[in-house]
Amino acid sequence: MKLKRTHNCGQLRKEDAGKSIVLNGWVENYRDHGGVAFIDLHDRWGLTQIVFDPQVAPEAHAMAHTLRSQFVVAVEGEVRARPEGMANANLDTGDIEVYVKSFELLNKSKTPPFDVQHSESVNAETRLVHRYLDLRGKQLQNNMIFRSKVTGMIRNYFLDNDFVEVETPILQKSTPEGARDYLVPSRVNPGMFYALPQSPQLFKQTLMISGFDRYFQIAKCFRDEDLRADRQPEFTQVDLEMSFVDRDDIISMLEGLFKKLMKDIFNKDIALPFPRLSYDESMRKYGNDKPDLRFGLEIVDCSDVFADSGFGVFKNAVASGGLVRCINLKGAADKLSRKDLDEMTPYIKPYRGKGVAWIKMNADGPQSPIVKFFTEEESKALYERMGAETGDVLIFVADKEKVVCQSLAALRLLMGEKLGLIDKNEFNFLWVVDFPLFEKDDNGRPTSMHHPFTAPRPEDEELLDTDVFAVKTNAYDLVLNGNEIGGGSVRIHDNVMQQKIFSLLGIEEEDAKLKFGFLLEALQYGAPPHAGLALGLDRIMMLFIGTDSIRDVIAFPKTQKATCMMSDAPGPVEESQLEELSLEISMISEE
RNA sequence: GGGGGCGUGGCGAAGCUGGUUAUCGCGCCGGCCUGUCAAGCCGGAGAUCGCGGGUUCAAGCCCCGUCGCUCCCGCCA
Repeated sequence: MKLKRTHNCGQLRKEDAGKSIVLNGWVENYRDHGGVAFIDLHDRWGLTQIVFDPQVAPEAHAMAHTLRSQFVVAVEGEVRARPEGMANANLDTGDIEVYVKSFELLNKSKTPPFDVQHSESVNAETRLVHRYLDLRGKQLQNNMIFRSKVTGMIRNYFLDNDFVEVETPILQKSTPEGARDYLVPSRVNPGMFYALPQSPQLFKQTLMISGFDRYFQIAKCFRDEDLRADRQPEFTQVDLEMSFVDRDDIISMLEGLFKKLMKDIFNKDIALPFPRLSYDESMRKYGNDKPDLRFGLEIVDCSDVFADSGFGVFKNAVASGGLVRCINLKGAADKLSRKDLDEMTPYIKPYRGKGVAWIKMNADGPQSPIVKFFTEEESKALYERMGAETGDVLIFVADKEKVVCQSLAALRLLMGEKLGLIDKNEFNFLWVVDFPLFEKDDNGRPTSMHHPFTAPRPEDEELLDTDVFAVKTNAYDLVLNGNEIGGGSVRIHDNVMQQKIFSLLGIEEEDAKLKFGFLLEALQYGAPPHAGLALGLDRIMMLFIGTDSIRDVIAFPKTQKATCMMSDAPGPVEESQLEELSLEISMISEE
């Protein structure tokens, strides 16, 4: 490199006119007008127009035509204000251009497989194979730079609040509870496996026992489960834990964080405290535990109204222990076509919903396939319950509770979107609290709703012996615009209680010792009361950036089959490596 | 484990009920042009239609299988 960079491509302004400068970057575009020629030179900071003028630098101009897209160059030249009327308002550097004196070709490039700056419509395979090119584009580059900045803000917030950042092991012990582990064999321990952490949970709790009092970590976590648009097998969580605190201390610490982030990133002042909603209320009114409260459309139970209905579907649903619930789409009558209404039924298919009934409250009376089955009292009670008025549309799902909740939750979101009720610029935070300690597994046995280290609410401890499913916890989820972005709880800090919970979960004492022995042991050495939380950093980035794909916020994401198309991981290993690990591969063929 | 979508030159697409040399735009290569900014004009090269089998006189189009990408359900303590 003969030419030494003096400025970057996003930096030069009108005031720099007259300066002699050197820029480095990639050739974005080449426009040859026979006489004068232009290239757009691009780097991380921006884009600057370079002018090749035969009058100014005949030699450089003669060579300009050799430049191609994505060639790497150093350009030496003079900054000049653009001629009258030639400014480009779309560019930060649009008031100036650089007249080349000379340039140095630092590297050539093959013709890129796609336009680096316009890759959004290119198929995912091609983009992922050439991820380094996709990452050269402005969009992904800005995303990663944004992520870096936000991560820095988060780190600083916790450091400022006297937290200690501690790294916990990546090689951990496998615990079959919860998600599936990624297993790691090793040469020095033949036949044994480490597991990659699903979360630093146990280690952060022992750090509390060690007396660190306030811990945080920006931790990579791993789960060998199926992927989704917002789920990757390796992901990052902001993990934290505090001692001598209760639920509200964690909550206000996090509220402080998000208030600051909203201010520093978006210059938005958000009101504290965030609203809180109990798990039960959330399920009842919104059908899930992560409601989007940017809009209303609450779900209302009408089971009692239809207990004896002339409409068999409703009556039977109630009779067989299910529910009939309804949403009043206020004033939607003239916004929803018959087609819109009919499309609701297939929309709830994934949740095993069988159908969506509807009533359009027209001025000349209700229009609906089902009202004819209702008695007059039934209709009256319904309209009163739902506050139904002319212009409204009522939609119903009748089924088992889970189906009703999931279906109406999905429809609520769909309608919120369709009816334009969602303000895309709003950040709506919410705490969901008072989660049950257990939920029923397929066999009706208790399984942890959160994780087995979550403490029951002190006032509910007695229920552990009488009605375990009624026990609530001081667990809390942070919800942003209908996405769970974090969750945590007050932990068990008492060895006896921890053992009791294990036993309720059907984990034998010996088994518990084997899997969590060190925690049970540690709890006996002066464990302070403690509580914590983990934030899903990738999801937060998605919401802040406003993308619906987690791949847009992770530099090197995996495909849905959990492979890396760029590096081709995972892959086979040498026979000798297996030997060293004392391993032999024998594939179990599936039936 | 289940369901849906997609796979046609480097990229994005078209290809009607199967029928001669597979169409268009961008990009690429060459030429022209002193002000463009995802420039313009002229010319050119480039795909056997993801892969394998089958049906048919004939398949990009139909059938079976398979691979890959993607969305959702299950799963994700």
